[in-house]
Amino acid sequence: MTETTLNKSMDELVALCKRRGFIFPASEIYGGINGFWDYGPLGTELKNNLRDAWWNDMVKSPPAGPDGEPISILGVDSSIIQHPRVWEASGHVAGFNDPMVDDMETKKRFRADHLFGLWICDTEQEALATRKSIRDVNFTPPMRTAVASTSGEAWISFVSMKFDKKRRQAEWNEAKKLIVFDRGSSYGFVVQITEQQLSQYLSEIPSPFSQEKGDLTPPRMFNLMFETYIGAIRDDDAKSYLRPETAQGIFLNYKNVLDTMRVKMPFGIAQIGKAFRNEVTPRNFIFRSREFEQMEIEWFCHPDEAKQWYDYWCEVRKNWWFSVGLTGDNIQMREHENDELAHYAKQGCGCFDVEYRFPFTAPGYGELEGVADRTDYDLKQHQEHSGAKLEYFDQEAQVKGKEEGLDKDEINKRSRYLPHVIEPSAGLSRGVLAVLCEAFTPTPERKGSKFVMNFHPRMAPIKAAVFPLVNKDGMPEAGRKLYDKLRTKYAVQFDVKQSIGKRYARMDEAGTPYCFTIDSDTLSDQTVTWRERDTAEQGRINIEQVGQFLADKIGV
RNA sequence: GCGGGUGUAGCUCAGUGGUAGAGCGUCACGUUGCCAACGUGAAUGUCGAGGGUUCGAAUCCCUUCACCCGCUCCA
Repeated sequence: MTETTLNKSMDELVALCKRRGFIFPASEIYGGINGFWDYGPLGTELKNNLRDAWWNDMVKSPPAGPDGEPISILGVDSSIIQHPRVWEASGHVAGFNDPMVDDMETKKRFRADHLFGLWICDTEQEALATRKSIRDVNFTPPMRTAVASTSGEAWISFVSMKFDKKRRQAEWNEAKKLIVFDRGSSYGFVVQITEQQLSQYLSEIPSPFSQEKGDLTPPRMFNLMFETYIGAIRDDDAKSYLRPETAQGIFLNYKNVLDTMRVKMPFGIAQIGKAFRNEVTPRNFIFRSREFEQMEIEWFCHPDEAKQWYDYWCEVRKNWWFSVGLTGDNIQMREHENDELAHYAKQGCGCFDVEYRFPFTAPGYGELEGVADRTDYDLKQHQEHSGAKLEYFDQEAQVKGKEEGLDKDEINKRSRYLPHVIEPSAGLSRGVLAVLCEAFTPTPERKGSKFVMNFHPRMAPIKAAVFPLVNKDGMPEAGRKLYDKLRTKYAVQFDVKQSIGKRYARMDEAGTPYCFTIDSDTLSDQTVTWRERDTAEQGRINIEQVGQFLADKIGV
């Protein structure tokens, strides 16, 4: 498919979502608000279906563990606003505060810490000596010396962008070659330009893009966390944040759950809820919005078992997405390379993305879920920042160790530890989008509907519709009876108005898997027509069997 | 945050300075005999918003907001 047709189908999907009440722009009557979306009646049902499927399959009835034994996952629902120090401990206050620099001439933007420069010295000896005292590129040199020691050629700057790993590595390798270079009468080496230096020597530093001095803006903060103030007085002491992820709410309650729920390692804590990120550029419908919903499990286990559980969760989570209707080629698993790992995952066994081929990413893929090994990073951080003891004590392991005659250190190592955490973190909002994209099927061959939403029956917002063929001769009454019966168990619609074709077409766009039509035969022989959404096929069954028919077909 | 595009009825769009339009959809009534049927009628417009030019602005100018595309960003 060409790019234009893909974009077009995305536009058509967005239009259908609005037309059929799945998703609306937030605050639409005020002109909309960038990065926020509202779910309409069908969208809410769809999202709830996906959410409930996850909760059921992960918390109420999770799959067996790798050894075939049942596993234990408990749910929590934590507060959106937590103590501000939580986000210092988690690394979000630092990590979500990236100073950015713009080239005013070429309009390029890059992270301030990706700017490198050359440190100039008068003699080779001085260059070598200074370099020796610098342990890494993050060293902050005394700038006055550097500028004073040059003859008008203070900086040559270039950037290396994080998004292009290969290019960054290549540039850095190139930079290393220059580590001590001879430039006529001066010598120098490569150094990372710090934010302070950049601010201080802004007019001296040429832009890596325009190559001209004075084109760079001062570094500016782009804080991705939404700030708010607790209480009526808006000063720094009252500042807090809307959570940028639900995970921390789980770590904060890890000890409470452990102390109250009689669980043993390994076990999981799950949470579904909203998170907020002040994205620079919200884009692609609900794919990147500023308010979104996550479904997260933090799986706590002994450090030695982390790899085994990591593999387990990668497998379980991949399969789960298939079970809600996403199919083969559209799902892709991708292991992160080392230098794109998040700060908490560096020491662990990695991070694995479940990705979906959205129309706007095709032929590439976009992230649906990440399974990450967070090691003991979070618990350690909270232990340090809060002073609370978060170690786990395993009495069984202690007893067993004594029986086996192990030495004290070994027993301690096995029975007293800070657990490692495997985190399957899924986007509910992105899941909804993937389910919508997957279901969206243009049907030019059909006489009726232009589009069919062929949702997995488990996801369908409306499970069935009951239609009297015409609005007379006792058909509405018979239909009404069937409708009243079905609606006690399923989300069902009843419609008597307009032509039967139009009603079928509407249900196709809403993604309703089955319609049941009452006709004149119903009144004499008690049978109704069933009509299947994906094939438009029809058949007849006894009206008494409709409930069972539905149960069999949609598997609920 | 930058550049390009778009914004008129629920949807798709026409309308280049002079009465606000069409198709589809929606609703009502009639009709109906299985795939957006037909007839009659109706409702629905801050022309994205604000300001300016003009006797007069959907139309020209400025500002702004939202959406789409490309950059950029997304620990």
